[in-house]
Amino acid sequence: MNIGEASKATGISVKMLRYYDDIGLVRPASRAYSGYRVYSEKDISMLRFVRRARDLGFQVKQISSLLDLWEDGSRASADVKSLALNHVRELERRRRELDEMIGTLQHLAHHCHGDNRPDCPILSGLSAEEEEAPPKPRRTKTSRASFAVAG
Amino acid sequence: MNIGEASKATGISVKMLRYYDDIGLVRPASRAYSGYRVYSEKDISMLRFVRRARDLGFQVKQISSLLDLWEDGSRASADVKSLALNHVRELERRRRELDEMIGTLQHLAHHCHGDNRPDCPILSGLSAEEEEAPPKPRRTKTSRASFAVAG
DNA sequence: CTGAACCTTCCAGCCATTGGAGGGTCAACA
DNA sequence: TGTTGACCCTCCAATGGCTGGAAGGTTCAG
Repeated sequence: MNIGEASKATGISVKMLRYYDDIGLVRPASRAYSGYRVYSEKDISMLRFVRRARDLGFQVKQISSLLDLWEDGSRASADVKSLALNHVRELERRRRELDEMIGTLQHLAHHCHGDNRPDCPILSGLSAEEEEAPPKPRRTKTSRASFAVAG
Repeated sequence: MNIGEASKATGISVKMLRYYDDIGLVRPASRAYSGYRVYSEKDISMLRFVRRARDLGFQVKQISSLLDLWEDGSRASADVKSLALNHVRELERRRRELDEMIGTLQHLAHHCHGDNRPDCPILSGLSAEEEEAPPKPRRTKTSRASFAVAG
């Protein structure tokens, strides 16, 4: 199976398949004489596994662990379950943050007239100062746990 | 105001402030003779604005637009409102995806015994094939709209 | 004067991808 | 047999939003 067919079979782009090969996540079973990657049926299964896990928001490192568990005949299902449940908790945390964002933005937008008068409170809302940080000793390292959401 | 003080005043790390300067998002009002960045009160306001907008999941490009609107006295509040509402829709889309992920993972984990028997359905669930793509003409470009969630 | 806490620039890396250049391979068709 | 043209290869660079570190200049208290 060439990389293009593997791509169609798994829904993973050709570029991504090569990338997964590079980083060692899923390596094709062999190479043809021409240098073409040759994917086996097992590779395809693994790649489908990878795709679904990515769709579920798993990071490549986590998927790597899952693949190890999958390949390891003596794996304990408890390991897999706890990995999955940890992941559910993380997703739920993200969901809560998302909810807060949506709530704040909707609140702000709701109080914005939306006509052409320049009195939309979104901007003033965004520039408002939040609760002040507690008094710190001087010369403290500034560390803000910023979080980012992929676009 | 030096960069360190600006950092404390805004909750944005020193590194980030320099980065924002580099990319032109918020430039310090001036430089001291020594080359130190000097932030004005207005800069601080803008940076707080930026921070809140980032917390709300806005991307830097979008914040740049918002800052332009903020600085432009003749801004139309309708612009801001539509920007915000577009953003709400995007956040809601992400939340739906997140919900699906959580549901799938919970479903799978729920059917996993969690004892040490290696029959956890999470792995088989993850490797299962989804609905097949409709038959395509040969030699079609493979394009999968993959989405990723930041970790 | 010393030292350490601050500041500077530059360079490199993270993650998961995408894009493109510049070239080799393969199969069908004239 | 030669020519398409779709496929494949590697390598290099960029994305966004940072973070870390090296190598060095500045400021200020003791």
